[in-house]
Amino acid sequence: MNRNRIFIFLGRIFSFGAAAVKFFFVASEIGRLATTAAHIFLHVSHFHKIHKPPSLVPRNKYVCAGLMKNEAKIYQHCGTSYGSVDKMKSGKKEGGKETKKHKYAFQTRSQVDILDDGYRWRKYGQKTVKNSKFPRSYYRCTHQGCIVKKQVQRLSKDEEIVVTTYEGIHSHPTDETSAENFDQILRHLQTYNA
DNA sequence: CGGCTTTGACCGGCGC
DNA sequence: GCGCCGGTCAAAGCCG
Repeated sequence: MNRNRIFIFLGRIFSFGAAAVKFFFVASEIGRLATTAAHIFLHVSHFHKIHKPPSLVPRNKYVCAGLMKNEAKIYQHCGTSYGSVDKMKSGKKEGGKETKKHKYAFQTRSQVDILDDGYRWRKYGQKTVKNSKFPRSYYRCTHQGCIVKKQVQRLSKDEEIVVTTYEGIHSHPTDETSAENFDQILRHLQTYNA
């Protein structure tokens, strides 16, 4: 098993973009994860503020430090803990016709709500959600013609955990410098051997 | 001034 | 039909 390969594969998740497709391709190449699921959950722990001169670090830039082994996990969606996402899809099934929705959720343990994933996002809404202590934020990719959206919400159950839900596939590459920086984060990750 | 956030209004789906 | 709820719109404001 090529270690670097796994990190690239993890990077793809965050880079998204054409990325979602590449991710599935690489994942199946590795052959250790089921790749057919429309929903993937990623659990990453312990993000700490980067220690570099502020001038070198864009706002909201964080690195992952001190990860315990196997703390980063990739799940095939099972629909148990995230009913809302699952519900949206099942609600669409009419006459067995399944529209494939590119929707993915990431669970991160973080002090900040927004992780830099290499794309630029504009917030277009915020809602209080029933039975949730924290509001849900809605973002759209700012790239012209790109319709990718994401939702960010902190769990009231565990206040340190942020759930980020992506919808759609980017029609453009990432902001390279930003993506590169984010790759540094991923270099600290370990994959979960399912 | 442009790009972004904030925030109340609006709208559609769904259950009763 | 009505009300609730989640998602989106858009005007106003903020900030570099």
